[in-house]
Amino acid sequence: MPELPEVETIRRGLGRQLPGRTVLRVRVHQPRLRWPVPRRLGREFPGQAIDSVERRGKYLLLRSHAGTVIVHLGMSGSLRLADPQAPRQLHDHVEWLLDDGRCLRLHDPRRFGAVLWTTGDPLTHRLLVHLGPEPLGRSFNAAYLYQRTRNRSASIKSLLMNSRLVVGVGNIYASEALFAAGIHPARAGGRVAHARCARLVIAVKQTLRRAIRAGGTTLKDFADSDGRPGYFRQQLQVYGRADEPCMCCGTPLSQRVIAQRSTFYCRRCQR
DNA sequence: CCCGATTCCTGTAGGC
DNA sequence: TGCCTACAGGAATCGG
Repeated sequence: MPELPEVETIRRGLGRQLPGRTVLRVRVHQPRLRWPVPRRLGREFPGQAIDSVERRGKYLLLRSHAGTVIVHLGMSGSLRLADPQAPRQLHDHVEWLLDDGRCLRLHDPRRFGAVLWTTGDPLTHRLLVHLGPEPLGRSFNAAYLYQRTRNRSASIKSLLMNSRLVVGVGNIYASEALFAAGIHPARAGGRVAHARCARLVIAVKQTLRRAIRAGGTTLKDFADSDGRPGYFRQQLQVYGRADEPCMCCGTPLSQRVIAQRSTFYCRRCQR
């Protein structure tokens, strides 16, 4: 489900609500997520005040003095602040009871998400240590993208979605950014010239910034930490629009599987 | 190292 | 209505 704009939307919501709150108790109803929820979380996190809510790629970090909770939402995960009295829904797997009488709940039907606990520097955790630059940061620039794509035969789309190259760009925003840059998603990374890398970097940043401003994309069930949907769906140019006219030239948009995922593009505007 | 395919899991939409 | 298949916002892992 969530790509960087959706995770960032949740981070902003939680960042307004959680810092300063103390976790009274962690309840794990289903520990079998992408990886088992560590038992230490329930022993070591309660009693801690949450210092900050940060994001690295699509990972959320709830930092406390004793350690950091690392949350990944996978394909179908969401985090909601709720009244603990409200009945738990099917697939509400983990809940954190807070000292203000509310609770944070992780809902994740497909269980591709993860909840981990680390007492060290979370950025050196094995899942985070090899992550590429943040797409909205300065180090994600034309020179970097050009250098990293040289001699690569994989499609530019798969490289954009490779978190070792750049984090946070998933299946929706890869299609959107490639359309905005006029680059065919199946083009080999090594065949994207420098000027096009520059355009692509700008397109990625602009697409993600606009999506964040709209509160993310709700295709089916994405909601922020207060349960509100995102509105970027109305601004999608190609994703989910197979056979509909290109916003730019009117040609019916194409859909095909690239990098094992449904990909949407305009065969006339993207080369 | 790089690449593409497979895998984890549940819900839902569409065809018959 | 029911049954079956395909597909869905991610990404680690494996075999070549």
